[in-house]
Amino acid sequence: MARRPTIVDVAREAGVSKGLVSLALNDRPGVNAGTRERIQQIATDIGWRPNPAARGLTNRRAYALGLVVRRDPRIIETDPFFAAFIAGLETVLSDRGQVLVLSLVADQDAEERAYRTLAADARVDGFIVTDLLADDPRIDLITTLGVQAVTLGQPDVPTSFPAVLRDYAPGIAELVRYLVDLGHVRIAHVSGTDTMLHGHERRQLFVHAVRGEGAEPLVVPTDFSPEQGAAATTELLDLPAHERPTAIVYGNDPMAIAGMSVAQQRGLRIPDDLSVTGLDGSQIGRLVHPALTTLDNDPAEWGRIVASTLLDLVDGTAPVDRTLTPAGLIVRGSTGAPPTR
Amino acid sequence: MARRPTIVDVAREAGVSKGLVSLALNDRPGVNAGTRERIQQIATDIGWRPNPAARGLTNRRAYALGLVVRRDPRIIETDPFFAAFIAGLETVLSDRGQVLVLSLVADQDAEERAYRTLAADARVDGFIVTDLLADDPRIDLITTLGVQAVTLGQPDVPTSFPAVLRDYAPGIAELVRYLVDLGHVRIAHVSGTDTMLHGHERRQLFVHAVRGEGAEPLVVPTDFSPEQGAAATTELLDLPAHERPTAIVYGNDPMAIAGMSVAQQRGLRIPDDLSVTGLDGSQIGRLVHPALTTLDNDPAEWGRIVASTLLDLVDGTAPVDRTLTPAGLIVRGSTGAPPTR
DNA sequence: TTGAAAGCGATACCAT
DNA sequence: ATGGTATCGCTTTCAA
Repeated sequence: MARRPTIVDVAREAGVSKGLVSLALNDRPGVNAGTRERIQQIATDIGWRPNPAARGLTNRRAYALGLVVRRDPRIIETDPFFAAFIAGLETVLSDRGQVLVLSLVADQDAEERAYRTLAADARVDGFIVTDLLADDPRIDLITTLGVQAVTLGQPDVPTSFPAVLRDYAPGIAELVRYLVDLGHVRIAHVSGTDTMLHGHERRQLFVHAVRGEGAEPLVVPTDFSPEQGAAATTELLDLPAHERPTAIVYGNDPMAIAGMSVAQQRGLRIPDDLSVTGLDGSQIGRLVHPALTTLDNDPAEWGRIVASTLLDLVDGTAPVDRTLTPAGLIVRGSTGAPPTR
Repeated sequence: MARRPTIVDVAREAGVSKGLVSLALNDRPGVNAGTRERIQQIATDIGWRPNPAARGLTNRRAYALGLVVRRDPRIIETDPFFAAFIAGLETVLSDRGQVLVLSLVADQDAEERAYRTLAADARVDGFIVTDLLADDPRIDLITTLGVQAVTLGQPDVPTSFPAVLRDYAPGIAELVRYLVDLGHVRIAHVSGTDTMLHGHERRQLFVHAVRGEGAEPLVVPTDFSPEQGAAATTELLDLPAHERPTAIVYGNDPMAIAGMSVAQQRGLRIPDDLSVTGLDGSQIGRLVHPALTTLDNDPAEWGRIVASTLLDLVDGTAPVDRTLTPAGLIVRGSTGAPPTR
């Protein structure tokens, strides 16, 4: 295995000092245009690539971004968001010579340790912060650690980090209007808890939209796990007939699928006896029967925007929030007119 | 933000040279026991941690493992294996001061590039190779790149890398026997293609087990995607009644769920009209209705064993294959006696 | 057993 | 515009 060419190999070939090679290769001023071109040519010819470890040692840069995800190990697989999100990150990262360091942890202790060691060991230049909580301690923590970050959604604490945002208001309004137009009056929402920011926001949007249509909102909070989604469904279906919702809007698709399953086990036909929707378009939603009405979502787009935002920030650009195309309604088989009684 | 203590800080405190500190901190011979202890004590006191970049520069070690996953971006999210698998990797990695570099790529070109650059840039010390193919080019590629690897399953090409293995024979035999005992005679398998090693193996085990029970195997190959799982189901259900299977064993759980959905859309009740099983126990399998009979699986266990195997190898231990507890049957609601006609 | 110094591959500063 | 050299944090000789 031939030794990889280093900057001194390039310098020797070009007959210049390695300092100059560094300047030329990094497109820094102070190099004669001809010399620069010659050096760059030689570098590509002999297949030189910068060594991130060496570079990082002087630069204090890791050329890597960190993603720490905390999930209950039992339910970790049911989140349909991350795979495509990471694939989206990847496209941008690889283009820019960076890598993704992923840490999947089970509890808050391990989570904090992960953030601390990744930063302290200079393994990442910035963090991608997903699943924001109310009063999220990670914003402060990361600030203390002296690395950059980008958040998915807007934190409710002061932050100097940019956020990538998406407006769910029109999508949720459209979804609710669609249900009301079908004839639904009692519409329930199986939401996340108020400690989870995006769950909180969606819940508020839901209540507002339902009220706006003159219908009756009903909310059952959960932790977003399919198990609690199932339990919430049981609770709703156990209500006396005149309070029982005819449509249930679930905070995410896995909960919707679990909820459908509960309803079907009780002998309810979907959508004839009960309409069901998700709020976060996923592929599995297309596989179940009936296929799930939901809002669209493009995790890969999230990934691309998040990665470029954070990399720009790490490269010294001033932080700027970015906004994705708003969510839109996808009608599939799980929704229909309420039963006429 | 206080500067992190370096090895010279430890040396100064201890009143020794930094070379000696390095020896002491790495548990190398040639240091007086008392001195060593004193140095180590001081190191922990002032919170010293080795800087992986600096260390790697001399060592040619990245203190990181690489996982490159190639998936069609559209179906990437449906694989229930990876999240828990990665969580399993993580527990071992963090214990040993290592990190996981994850690359999710869409096509074979990007895949090869990922392997090459991660190795060439010294970003990882070894690769975790999943989803083995027949004649898998990655074994040779990684060997050429001069880094280590561990495979999930046994490659069909010569390899010097250790493998982590799991015996599916007893589980598949148990599953088939269970179906036969219920009264099924025509049992179909929606399998992976022969280019995918674990699909190939399971298919062979299935055919062998069904024949062994005196029943009739029927196999439809797919690419393991839910889409093709659905198509295969249609194909099977379109067969004339006397050829049509009464039970379908799917190569993985997402295909089984898609298949159930197809059957249910055709008005078939599961398990009364058709029994359905997966082969790779997942959590989503518990959420659908009816819940999916399948073989158990512990992706986190895979992760832990794989990580420790590869780290040992990187640390210089001779490669040894490891074997997991064999698969066992999990009976849930999607299987029952065949319809009496 | 310990210290001193060289080197890993790059960047950055100070001369010229 | 270019060369020389110190430096990043750590490991690894080689002497003493």
